[in-house]
Order: sequence, then C-alpha cells, then structure tokens
Amino acid sequence: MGNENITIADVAAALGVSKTTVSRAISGKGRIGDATRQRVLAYIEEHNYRPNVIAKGLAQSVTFNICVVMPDDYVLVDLPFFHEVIVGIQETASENGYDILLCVSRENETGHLRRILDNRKVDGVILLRTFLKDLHIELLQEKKIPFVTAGSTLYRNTTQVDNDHSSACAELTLLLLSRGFRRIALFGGAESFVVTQSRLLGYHEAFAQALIDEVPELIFMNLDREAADAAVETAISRQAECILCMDDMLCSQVLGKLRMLQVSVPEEMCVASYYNSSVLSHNVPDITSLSFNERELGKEACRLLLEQLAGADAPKKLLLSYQIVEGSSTCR
Amino acid sequence: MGNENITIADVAAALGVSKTTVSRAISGKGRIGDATRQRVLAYIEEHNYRPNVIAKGLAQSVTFNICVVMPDDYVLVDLPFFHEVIVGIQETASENGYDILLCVSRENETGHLRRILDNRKVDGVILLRTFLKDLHIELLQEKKIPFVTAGSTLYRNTTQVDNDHSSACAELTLLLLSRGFRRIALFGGAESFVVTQSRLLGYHEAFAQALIDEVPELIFMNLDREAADAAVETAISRQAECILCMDDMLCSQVLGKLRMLQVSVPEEMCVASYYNSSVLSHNVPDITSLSFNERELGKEACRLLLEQLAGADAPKKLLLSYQIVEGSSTCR
DNA sequence: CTGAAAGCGCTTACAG
DNA sequence: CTGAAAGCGCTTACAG
Repeated sequence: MGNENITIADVAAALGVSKTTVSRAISGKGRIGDATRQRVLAYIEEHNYRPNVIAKGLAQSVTFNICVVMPDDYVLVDLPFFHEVIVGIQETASENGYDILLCVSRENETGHLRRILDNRKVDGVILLRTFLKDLHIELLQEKKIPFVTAGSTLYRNTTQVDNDHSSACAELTLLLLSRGFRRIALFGGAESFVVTQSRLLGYHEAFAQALIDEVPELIFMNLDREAADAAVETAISRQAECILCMDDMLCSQVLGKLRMLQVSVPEEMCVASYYNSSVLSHNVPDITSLSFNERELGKEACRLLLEQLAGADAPKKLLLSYQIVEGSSTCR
Repeated sequence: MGNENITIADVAAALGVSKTTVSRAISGKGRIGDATRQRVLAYIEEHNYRPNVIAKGLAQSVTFNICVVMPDDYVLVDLPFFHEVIVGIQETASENGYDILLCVSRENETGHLRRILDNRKVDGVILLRTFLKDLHIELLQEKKIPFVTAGSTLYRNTTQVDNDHSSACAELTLLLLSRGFRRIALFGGAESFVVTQSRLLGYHEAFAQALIDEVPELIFMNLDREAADAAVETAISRQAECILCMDDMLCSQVLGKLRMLQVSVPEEMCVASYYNSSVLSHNVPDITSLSFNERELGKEACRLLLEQLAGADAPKKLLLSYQIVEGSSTCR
C-alpha cells in the first residue's frame, strides 16, 4: 500500500515525535510512555512501515545473516541430509529475524568463506561438514567468529550438534543380538571419518554389553563400491546371517549385489542399516535401520549459534536422539 | 595482521587526505590524481584495509546479495540439479562481489521470500523452480524486483535460462530413428510441467522431421512409480524395441523393472533417457542419454540477473546447449 | 584534482 | 518519559 519506502524519520515527522522515540517504540528498548508507544505502533502498522534491516545492522554492527557452509564436492547420498539440515536452520533462523547466506565450498578451500567474513556479511557460521584437519574451523577460530558444527569434530572449544550415532548403533546392534543373530557382518566406510568411528564404537559396545563375542572375520571396513560387492560374497561364504551396513550408500550397494546373486532378503540373508535416508525409503522389503531427525539437527545448530551471538556460554556438544525402525529385512 | 577494523577514515587520516579521496581511489569513480591513487592503494594493501560492504550498501542502496529460491519439497532426483545450479550461481556471483542469500520454500508459499524482500536484504532473485501459476513470480513482478528463472516459464516479461530440452530431445530421438528403431516407447512424467511439454514437443518434431509415423500406443504419459512398472510390461507386450524415458527417475525405475523381469539391456530391450543425472552415472550398461551443463545454467542465470541490476535491457530467454551421449544401452 | 558536508536509515549515550 | 546530536562506514553532489 502506498509508498514502500517510509522511514523512521517519516513516522517521527507524521507523529510529531522524535526519531529516538519511534526507534524505542519499535525496539522496546529504553523508557517510553505507554500511550506514545501505542500511537507509534498503530501508525507503523497502518502505514506498513518496514525497518531497514541493513541500516539497523550498520548502527548495531550486526548483519542478521548466518553463513551456512555446505560442500561442493559431495556424495549424492548425502545431499538430502544437507538439504534437510538447511531447512531446519532456516526455520529457526527466520523465526529470529535471521537469514541464511550460503557458502558452497570444497574440502578445506577457505577462500570463499574468508571473503564473506572479510566483508562482514554474517554474524556467525554453521559448518555442515567437518574434517579431522579442518581449515574452515581454524579460520573461524583465528578470526574469533562464532560458529557451530553440524556433525562432530575433535577440535577443542567448539560448539557442535550431532546425531547420537554411537548410542543408536549400539541399540540397533543389541536389537539384532536379542533377536538371536550371532554372525552379524559389519560393512563400514572410511575409517578416517569421525562418524565411522562413532558407529564402530556402538557396534563394539553392543557386543560387550551383551557379553557376546564379536566375529572379527565378519567385520569389513573402508569399503568402496567394488570392495563392498566382494565383501558380500565373502560374508556369504563365511555364513553371515545378517549384513549390517554403516550407511545407505553401502546398503543399497549390498542390496543390489544380493539381488544380482539371487540371494533373497530376508529369507537367505538379513540386512540392516545404521542410517535411513530417502534412498532406501521405498525399498522392498523395508530395511531395519536407524531414523534421525535431520531437520531438528539444523534447528538445534541454529539455536546454539543464536545463543552464542546473544552472548556465548561455554561451548557445548549436543547429541540428538534417534529411533530404531524395525523392518521385515531382519525377520526370520 | 593488526587491527582488522580499519576504516576509510583511518586511511584518510594516516595519509592526510580526505575520506572522499580514499573512497575515489578505491572505487575508481570520479577524478583523482594518479599519484594520490597509488598512494592510497598502496597503504590499503599494506594495512589490509577491507571496505565495509554493509556501509557501502547503505550509502548506495544495494546489498550485494542475490536471493536464490530453492524448493523445500523436492524429488530426490532433482536435488543434484539444484545443487549444481547453485554452485554455478555462486561462481559468477562471487566473481562480481555478490553473495547468495538462500530462501527455501514450498510450492507457492511466498512468506519467506516476502520477508526477505521487505527487509531489503537482496538486490535480485533467482528462482530455481517455476510453476504454471507461480506466486513467487507474481510477487516479484508486483514489487518490481529484478529476477531470473532457472527453467522456463510462460509468464510474460520474464528473463529465463533453460536447457534446450526440445531441441535436445528431438536430436536424441532422431538418432534413435537413424539407428533403425521404429517402435520407440516414450515414458513421460506429469504433463502439467512445462519441461514435459518441451520434451514431448521434441519427440514429435523428430518423427515429423524424419517423415516417420509415431506409434501412439507406445506413448505413456503421466507415469508415477507404479504406472511405470505396468507400462514396461505393456510396452514389451506391444513389441517396443526401445524405451525412451523423459527423466532419470523414470529411467532407473524402468531399469529396475526390466531387471526384475529378467529382460536384458540392450539385447532384449534398448533404453535411453532424455536426461542424465548422477543417478544413472554408474549404470551398466551405460545409458544413451542427454547431457546438460547445470553449472553453466547457474552461471548464466546469475549473469543475466547482474545485467539486469546494472540497468536492465529487455527481458530475454536464453537456451543452453547440450550433448548427446550414446551408450551401449541402445546397441543392437 | 581535492575536500567539506550532507546523506543512506537506523541506534544510543547523554541531557533534560 | 522524550529529544538533540553524534555515530555506524561508506558515497556523492557541490564547490573550489
């Protein structure tokens, strides 16, 4: 309605008060008479006044932007994860008047993030991926920019949010053990990832807790596509009852290989996964797996960042819960 | 090195010149002595001065941000497309000093974009998806915000970039015809999508150009998962020689169904696709398909938007080229 | 070629 | 409770 560019000065003039007063009425900061505040608020509402966030930011030295760093080089299967987390971040960001500035960057290429920080375009950063040696983290720590990692990191003094992989994996493994499985083949990805270590830990914990001996010859780690195919045959020959995959990429690879070998699931081989992305969502039979809430993870990451911006407490690590999804892929 | 927050005033004071002069040296606008400019530039370089983009923006009424609107509700197979386009956008955006403000939104839910526009946080917008009735487009036109669509739209006065689907589909179809295929089954998605129409057009054009009659009973449109499975059986019973899929989702569905039916590709049935995402990239045999450069699409979309921001010409529509990838899935 | 001054649209001590 | 004034860090007519 009407001119979209009415400023605080216009409002002040129209109401015969000072800009200071208008500003206070809007922000709620500073003493102001109740009647005056109402009058200003009413006028603002009626004339559809929109504060200029940029100007506000300049005066307060804030931008109301948070930077989300997402991978350029990604594995296809991870994309839905990143996307869901971003949706979660946006949800709590926008509730708090913040927007997302996107920074797509390759492993440890910090140029783009550095430019954004140098230009002071964001108040804080969320990293969607981390590495053992992580130049993004080092840059942020050096520049003392508040940040949160979605996923775990071993860097000290870092606020991080992650799924509770190790507990989840332990619980799923315990479920299988309680169902009577003993020869459970574990198929894992690169051991250099922090998340792989967490999952492995959960696996071990379950056996320890159940007082059952692991079968070392059934543990296959650092599997790529080809190695996974070969491992399926090996697992079969070693009489595995169940193949437990660390992620869905591996799992769909395993399912494909079993189909090719005409080994039926679950009659001849049971299958379960430590993860549950949409890649597997329409599988027949439905796969016993773990379900994490990635959107929630994004929301929590954002919430922790906003907390830091509001005056940080000590850095903290938050682990999110999960659900076990028991499907018919492990029926016997 | 040293204090990171040196301002234009500091530089001016240190050099005994005015802020005006410093500003001119940096921007290159306005008359300034060569010696003075060099002196300023040298000082700036040495002391690692970084202009405050926000302040600059406030003075010039620009933000150096472009908003990228991406879907919240997506089909898994489309995610890599969006991601690649964004990477392309970022590339040319950052070359020109712009950053990406992300807006994830559901079909025709304009609330989030509206907030961003009301807050004047961006100079222009790129839409990664469009609808026949598109409230985002209508909002942008109403507010007179420069924007570009990645993908075609029928809205008038709209700058758009798209892959040249119809030409590409025509050419691929012609290739199949020239290889002697006559009974080509077409498997298509929802006819309400603009892109589906373009592809259909290409299919028709090819037959017309080759002066060969189409086989209407082999054209299957509006296929969902289940319908696609059924259509495979129908196509076989109607003695199709080749199944031509409009997208990779359909194609991987078709391949799965053929495998299930123990129909070998290409010996018993040839397969081709009007698209080529990473979903099919490791398929055996390799699928004859079309290859588009999505990153380039993003770069062009961004370039066109920046052109508009620099003082728009007339709206234009840009069609990007493609490549035919002939794989062994259509060998006979 | 260079500078003083006003302005972009807000906020915030400091006075009253 | 309210306001005049300075300030955030830049740009840009307008003079000289």
